[in-house]
Amino acid sequence: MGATKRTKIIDVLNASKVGEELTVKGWVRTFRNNQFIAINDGSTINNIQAVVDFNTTDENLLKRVTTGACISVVGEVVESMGKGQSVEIKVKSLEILGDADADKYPLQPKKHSLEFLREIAHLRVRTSTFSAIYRVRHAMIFAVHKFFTEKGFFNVHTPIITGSDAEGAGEMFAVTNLDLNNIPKNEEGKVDFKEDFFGKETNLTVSGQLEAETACMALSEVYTFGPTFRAENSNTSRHLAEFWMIEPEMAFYDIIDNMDLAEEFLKYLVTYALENCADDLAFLDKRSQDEDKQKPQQQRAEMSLMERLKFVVENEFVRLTYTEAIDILRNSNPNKKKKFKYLINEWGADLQSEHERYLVEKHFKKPVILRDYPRDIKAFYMRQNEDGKTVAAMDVLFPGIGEIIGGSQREERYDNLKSRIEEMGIPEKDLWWYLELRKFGTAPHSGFGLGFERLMLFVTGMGNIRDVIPFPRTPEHAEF
RNA sequence: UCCCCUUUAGCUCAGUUGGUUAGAGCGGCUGACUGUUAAUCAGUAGGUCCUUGGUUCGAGCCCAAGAAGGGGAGCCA
Repeated sequence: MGATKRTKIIDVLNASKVGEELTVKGWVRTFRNNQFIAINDGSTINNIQAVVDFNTTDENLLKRVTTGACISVVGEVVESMGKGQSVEIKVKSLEILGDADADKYPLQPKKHSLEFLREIAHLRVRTSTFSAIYRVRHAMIFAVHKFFTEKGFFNVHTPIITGSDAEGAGEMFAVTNLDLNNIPKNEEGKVDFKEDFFGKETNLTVSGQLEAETACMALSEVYTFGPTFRAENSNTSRHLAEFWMIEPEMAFYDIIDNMDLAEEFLKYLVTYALENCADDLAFLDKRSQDEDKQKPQQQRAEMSLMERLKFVVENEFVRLTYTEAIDILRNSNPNKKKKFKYLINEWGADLQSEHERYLVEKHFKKPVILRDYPRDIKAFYMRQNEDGKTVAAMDVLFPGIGEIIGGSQREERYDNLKSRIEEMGIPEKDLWWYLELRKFGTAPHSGFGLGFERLMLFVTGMGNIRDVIPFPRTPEHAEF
């Protein structure tokens, strides 16, 4: 058909000149009045309006211009006579690249429920909401690498299949190529993993941290950004069985340096989104506000999405210790009036999400970083503090999301680490290499984990983690 | 895994105290109109009322079990 190369819609809208002839390809969002085709190619949330002359165009061709169809148009850029757009394309020729049977295509030019769209995850990216989320997701992936690169960190690919059963971050998915209908057994009657592909029991990783620490002991500042798997039977809007996690690990950082980096990192990412995803965020902001209007007054957000994003960038995160938090919670109204499901009575209790939400959403009304948690409720690798009761752990708590980052200063002292491993009954044989890091040239170091989809929840204002990853994996759900 | 809620047309939802032929908007189809903005107007088709069993003269509605979806909790990122 036309002589010109395809022009992306974002470039037509931002950089084309009136009078220019060009080719646009994309998917029909809606076809109005038998002459106005709204085309979207995903390069921007905005559509280009292509205007056909129905008097001179084949009627049978026009009938195939249906919502969802893929088309190619050649035409001239002209100033629009209508109000909704400044330029449009006056069509000279129109070609259907792919029909979409209007009787069967499930998407209509109207609002669909997120639940319905989850059932058609292969098509939902064709909606404004999901294409915006995909674009913001890309921007955040890029910003993560940009941030760490600018700070001199090195990206490390840690293994996805792990032979260590000691990561201690939850239930794991087994990896095997044994014949599950005929499992080899050893003398004790248990599965004989010597027969398995790796000659030992293996799982999908639940964290790249331990391996990242090895790189940290040579490259000083590293980070991982990879898929992570948890076989927990979690059915919440904040959990996935397969998600992406960012785990920086820094030599010579103490817990305070660690918190400084976490705060700087989050602010960098949100700033990047504000500066680079303005159109998509404006749409998502409006979407959230429309959704909020359906809710009763009490459940509505106090701030809009844009206000929340700016708020995080502009305000210092509140920092306090676990012990200080317990004092605040113990004397809080909901605790005194027994409104908490789990009342805070004494030091040592694990904080429930209702407590974290109280601190973040009611008491401080700001992101909060808690540190120095009781050692008994935290992982074996966290550095033991001088008081003998706490470890140098830190959690960054965000409004609406809860824990977005969890991290710690790592225990770098061989004897302390070894005794902690023994106390907690963790199989030491799997951790020999981890312990050797402390034997040979150990160094103080710290790190944290950021759940990428939790960040996405915050940046997009979406309420369910299944809507910020293209193909969510949750219990009973691995379609697509 | 636990608690609560929901399930009626392709989508979003009404459906009275158990009563005869189950409705609306959007979408689809047919036509009209032709500078529209989720176009508009007219007409029209479209139903396993989630499933199974029960109560009843009679069940979309009541009861029981199950399934699916959502919200909250736990676990965590």
